[in-house]
Amino acid sequence: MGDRSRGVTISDVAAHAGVSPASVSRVLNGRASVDPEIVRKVQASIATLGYSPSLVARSLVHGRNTTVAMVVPDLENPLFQGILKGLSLAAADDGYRVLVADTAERADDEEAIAVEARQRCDALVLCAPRMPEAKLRRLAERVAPVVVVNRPLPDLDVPIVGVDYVRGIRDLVDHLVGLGHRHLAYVTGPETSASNAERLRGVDEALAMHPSVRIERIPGGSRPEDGEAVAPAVVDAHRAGVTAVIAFNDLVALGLLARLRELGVDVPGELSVAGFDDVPMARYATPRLTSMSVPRTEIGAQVWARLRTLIGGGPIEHTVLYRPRLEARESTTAPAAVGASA
Amino acid sequence: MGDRSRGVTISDVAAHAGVSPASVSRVLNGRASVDPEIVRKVQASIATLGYSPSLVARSLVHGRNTTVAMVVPDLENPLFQGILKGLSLAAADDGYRVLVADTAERADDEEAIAVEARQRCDALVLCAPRMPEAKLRRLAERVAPVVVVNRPLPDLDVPIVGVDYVRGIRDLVDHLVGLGHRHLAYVTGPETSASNAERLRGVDEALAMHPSVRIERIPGGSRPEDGEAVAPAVVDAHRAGVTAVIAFNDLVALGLLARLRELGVDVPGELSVAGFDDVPMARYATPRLTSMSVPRTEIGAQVWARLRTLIGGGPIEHTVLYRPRLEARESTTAPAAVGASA
DNA sequence: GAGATTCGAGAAAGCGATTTCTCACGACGA
DNA sequence: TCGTCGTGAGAAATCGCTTTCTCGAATCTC
Repeated sequence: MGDRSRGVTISDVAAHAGVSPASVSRVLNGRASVDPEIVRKVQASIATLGYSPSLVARSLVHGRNTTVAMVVPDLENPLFQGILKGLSLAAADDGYRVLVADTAERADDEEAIAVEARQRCDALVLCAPRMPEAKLRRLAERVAPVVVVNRPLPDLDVPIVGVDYVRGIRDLVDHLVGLGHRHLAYVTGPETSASNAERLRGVDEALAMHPSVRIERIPGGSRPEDGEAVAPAVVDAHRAGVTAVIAFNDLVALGLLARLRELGVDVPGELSVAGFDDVPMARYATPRLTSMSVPRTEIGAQVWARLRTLIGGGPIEHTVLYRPRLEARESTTAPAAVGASA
Repeated sequence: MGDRSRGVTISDVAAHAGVSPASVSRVLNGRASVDPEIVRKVQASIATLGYSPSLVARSLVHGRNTTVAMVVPDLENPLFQGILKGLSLAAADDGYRVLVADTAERADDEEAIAVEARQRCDALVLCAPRMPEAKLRRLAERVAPVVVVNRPLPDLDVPIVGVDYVRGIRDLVDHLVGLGHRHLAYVTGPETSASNAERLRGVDEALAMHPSVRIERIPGGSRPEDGEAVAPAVVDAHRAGVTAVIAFNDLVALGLLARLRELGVDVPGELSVAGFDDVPMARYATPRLTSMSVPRTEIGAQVWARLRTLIGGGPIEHTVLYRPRLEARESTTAPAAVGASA
């Protein structure tokens, strides 16, 4: 590591410059005042020998790495990509790098991977939407300092950054109800997904606020394929009076959109469709997809802010939830015949 | 790092077990045979004290990290995401982790970031599509062991894994010509992009093979916004006789598709559109986008294979180029009026 | 049964930096 | 002029582990 300079050590530099290793270190770190002449000689030697200090040796002394790890279930998910991007850029500003650990959706390995990743770093970011809460709690305590993403963990001493899915779904339902829809459907995400549970709570709250509204639940998933697969069920629901569909996320919505078109369903003419997350592609869909925008990179940056505080020995900062913002686009509109059922 | 066990060191374990640190190390690494009784005691002490060895200290001794870094211009690009995923999964199988360094498209910082990232790791993966070749060559030598992605660097002792864009474009043109198109357009990528240069070579070669075919060049970009922006120019080209458009990549194609629809252009009825890369969303576009499929995660795995060889002191393996595979979908079809111009 | 081997465990030497400790030296005050 | 203080540079300890070295004891051979 850092061995591109093929084993040139600080002692080599010291010898070459005719000073002690300690002086070289001083020159390197500017900790104490050192004779200008020595500075000059050391710098010359460093340049001549092509020396670059071993970060590992430094880490051993300092007890830290300036590296943090992020554990994600799937690197191909746009949400995590955005968070990773935001985190990695923000961390870089403080001289930290981010190590990624993709658990490939294998929930069983998540814990081991997290622990292992933590060993290599100063802190951890945990994205584990499927991990059972009890297990997550134990894990979070074990790998501290850690920031948890998108998992409410009441009364646990862990900073949490997340999305207010409950509120997001409510706002989305409000949008659709405002357009005149009274009979909706929600295509659910993975059963074990915590954020799906949140969304379902949002659905319940929305129902409580709109007594005249009905919301069917259609079992779905989290990927475009799931959206395609659920299309027939959505068509059935549409025949039964549903005029608007909310998909678990944009990926599902986009898959659904593609299949609905092939099934001859006009969106939004016959049926409104909305997604969640506002992935980059949402606005280029046909029709452009209405979605709830989530500040992915901002979340990553916020995660870093908390991580940095923690690493510096600071207090555990308060949970922060981002309220998704409605991006009303073409895929949702007023229903053809208002107030079909209720 | 690994300090979740709050400073429990190997000496603590040794003291607690009443043996020497060396023995603890032996038990931990199973290097030599050691008295079963000692093994038992050590393991008990480890469990009791909650000891976990410092990976940093180990790294210092061994001179390696079991970590590699991947430098990318933009983590939000689906191509790099796929490669990162493939790399990270393949590396994990060998106990390696991947550190990401997003250069945020700042070409000027790329070199410094690469060098810095390299210091932390045993090896580097370089994705630098915009870096001038001379600079890249110097950098590649400096940060070895390294694998370069998607950049042909003839006569340089560096393993390269990439995509045969030249061939890909030729195949794509063949597809369109096979459908009956004679007047095409290529929406170019960023001027400094190496893979754009490759694609342009593909265009030239295709022209050489199809004397009756014309291919316009329309300045574009690499993102969906660029695709949208270029739509009017594409429409103009269409009016001038172009019946099929190849976009630099799928992102551009998807942006273009969205805008064309709004401009009232029927794809593929009036105009065929094809992309490149076959990003996950391509098949869910409207119409489903014809594209050249690139094995993203496979590339990542292949990169790891080469990196591993290099780290192990093995030889520099041969360059490998993946030939993109045509994914013919709905967005390309025979032109309305065959053989308009030539 | 005595000397040659093996074997295994502890002592100690690194790995490559940082940082404390020590000490010589010039400057300063009395 | 003498003692003290501040400075700055080298010596040495340290970070936590691996690995070589060393040596006593057990095993083996003749």
